[in-house]
Amino acid sequence: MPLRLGVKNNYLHLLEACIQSKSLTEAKKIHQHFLKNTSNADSSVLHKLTRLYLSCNQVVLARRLFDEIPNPSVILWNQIIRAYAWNGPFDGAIDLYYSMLHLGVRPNKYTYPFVLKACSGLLAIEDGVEIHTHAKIFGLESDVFVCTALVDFYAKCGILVEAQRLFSSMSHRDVVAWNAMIAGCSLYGLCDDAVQLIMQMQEEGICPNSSTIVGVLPTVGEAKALGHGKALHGYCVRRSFDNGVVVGTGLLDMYAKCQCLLYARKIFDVMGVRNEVSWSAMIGGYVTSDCMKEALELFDQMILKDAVDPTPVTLGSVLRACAKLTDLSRGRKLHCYIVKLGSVLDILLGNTLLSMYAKCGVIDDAIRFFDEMNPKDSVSFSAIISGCVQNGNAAEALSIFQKMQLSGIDPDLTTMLGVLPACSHLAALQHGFCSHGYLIVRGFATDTLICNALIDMYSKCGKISFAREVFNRMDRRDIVSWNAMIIGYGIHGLGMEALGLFHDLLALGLKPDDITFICLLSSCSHSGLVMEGRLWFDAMSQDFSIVPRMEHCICMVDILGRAGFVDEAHHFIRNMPFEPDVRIWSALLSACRIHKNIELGEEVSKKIQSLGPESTGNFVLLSNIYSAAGRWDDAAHIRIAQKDWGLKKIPGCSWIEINGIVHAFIGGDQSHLQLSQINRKLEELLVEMKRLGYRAECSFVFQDVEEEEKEQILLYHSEKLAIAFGILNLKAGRPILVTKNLRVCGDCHAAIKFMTVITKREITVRDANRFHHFKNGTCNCGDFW
DNA sequence: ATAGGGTTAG
Repeated sequence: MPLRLGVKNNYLHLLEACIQSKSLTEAKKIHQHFLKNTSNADSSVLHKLTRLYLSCNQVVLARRLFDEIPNPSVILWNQIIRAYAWNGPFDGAIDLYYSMLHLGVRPNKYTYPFVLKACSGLLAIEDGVEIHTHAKIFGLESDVFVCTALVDFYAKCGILVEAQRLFSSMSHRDVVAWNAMIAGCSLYGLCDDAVQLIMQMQEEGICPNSSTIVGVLPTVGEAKALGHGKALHGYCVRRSFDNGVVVGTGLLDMYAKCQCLLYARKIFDVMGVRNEVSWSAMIGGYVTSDCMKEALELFDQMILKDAVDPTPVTLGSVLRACAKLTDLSRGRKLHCYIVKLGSVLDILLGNTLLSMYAKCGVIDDAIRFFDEMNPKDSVSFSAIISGCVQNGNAAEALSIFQKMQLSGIDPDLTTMLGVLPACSHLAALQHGFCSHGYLIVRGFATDTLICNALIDMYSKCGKISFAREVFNRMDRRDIVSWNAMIIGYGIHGLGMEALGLFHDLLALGLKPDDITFICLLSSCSHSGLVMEGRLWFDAMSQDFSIVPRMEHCICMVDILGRAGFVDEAHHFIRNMPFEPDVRIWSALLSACRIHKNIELGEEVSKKIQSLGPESTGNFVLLSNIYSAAGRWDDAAHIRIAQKDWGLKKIPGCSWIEINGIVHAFIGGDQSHLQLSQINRKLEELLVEMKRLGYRAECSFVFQDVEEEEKEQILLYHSEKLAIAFGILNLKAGRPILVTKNLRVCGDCHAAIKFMTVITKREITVRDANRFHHFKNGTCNCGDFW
């Protein structure tokens, strides 16, 4: 080094040169020399050295030096605050600002933009508002820089009224001020206001720049305001903004969000420069629009061409594609790839992975991954809770929900959209009530999606009138609300109410969708409304241009079959424009059982076996048909055939919620704490029932045992256990609600009627299909189920 | 400029 080190001015010159060239190694060298050769730290050298570290983005080193400087200048304070405001941590900037005040250093107009940027980064509204009052006191509020920073702060924090007030108060508004206001509107979804502001600024002679456009494009996309989007695109072309990668990506994303994937792709293809954001936006656009093939192809291209490295955003989009395709093996490969890349497994990507596992049906892997996630947030909990419900484990979902409450993470709206279906599944009314209360407290109870889930919850928990109350009080219903309410009436056997609601829907000029008709037809079938079913099935395609799907046909076969038009149902199946599947044959088989049509039952059963009988339900149906006809050998053969198929019988399980605790019973289960009381109660009931004329339906028992033993087996069916438990634990006269995973057994159906007479209680059983409301010795299903 | 969890259907 040619300079005579140790001389202060030489250091200063050298440092200034380094600041220009941003050379960190030089900086460190000089710093070392300086430490060695000077005993007393000179403030101006320390100032320059700090600035040098800042210019090299060495915030930690700069801070260490800064803290040694006895009286740093305002400029240096501003620079170090600026460094924290740009690179974080944001609270570092705010802390520095406060210590500056504390030391009696007066902030200037350059201080405020930096510290306010930190406040908006943290959404630290209270700090920002206080800092605003300081700026006022120092007479800086009317400064263009400061005021623009304040507008930006309030806009980013969503306090648009205050942003607007300050913005209006400004005498000179440059393009930056306008952009702050516009970006604020954009951030909070006020697309029209943002576009309006762009017009207004031009009227005032301020020309929108590329930041203006970039700031407004996200909200245009979100609002799917394609017209605005095209106008903005035109403006970009005229001003040649569209060559830039940021504007190009913004436009691409806007078109993708407006479902104009061809336009988006066109822009992507002609972009001169593409970065990882452009690729991610394009891939994400495909995934959101259900174009998985294109998304995966583009991702492969990105990897093969080695164009840019995949980011967590890219990987997240591809994982979502795997989830939608339930392509588990690709999902697992990606997981490995992410680990191998050493890519940041941030919480967003972790949640996407978790959800991918849940949606691909490997809930155990999802739970394992969830357990190991650290930290977890409300999204992680929501994902695993709804994952459990989707995979048929509502009890686990509620137990994780309890853990969530203990963990101190507040459930949000989406969490509750997973919790409510869990309550529905379990018919856990107490949990449902609590959830509803929580939703009211949090102000979520008016949300349409939440109300839809509440309607479903109340109707599946047996409280159809509460469901209707929620429906009535909604201020914005969508088609899902109507569908949920219609099927709610349906499963309660209230077919006329379902039809009435459907007519209300039409009278309001709303358009039913394909699911509305499934709900409606299913309601008709539960209530034996054959004529109405036929009418609306035909009207569906003729008047509403909805092509019947298999699901609609299943409902139709159900309607015809239950009502005794078994041959017509068979004819209906043969005339369908597509190949019948197992589910529709099962519906017919069920009709054969009700109407004891053995011949057709056998034929249908053969069809089912040739297709591969997905579930044991069909074997049970056929063997029921045989046993009802006294053909025990044939019934036995069916059970053997079932074993040959390797199908195990799903155990019947019933449960009842008492004081918020769900008690589950499996047929013949002898493990419950109150077992002896339950048994005594059942024996007691049996005596009374027999006195009233009950005879055990022994044809439902397939074991080769004595009649008396059959009676005992039937007595310990899960639904009877749960009811006895309810009688023991609920006050006299209180109604009982029991839920069963399969269809209620015929013997139990008969027995429960007697029980309502003996106990003078209403007993409701929700089975896999519908509600059975037992009262005074009858069931509202009319014995057809 | 890109990103995670979600309601209805036998």
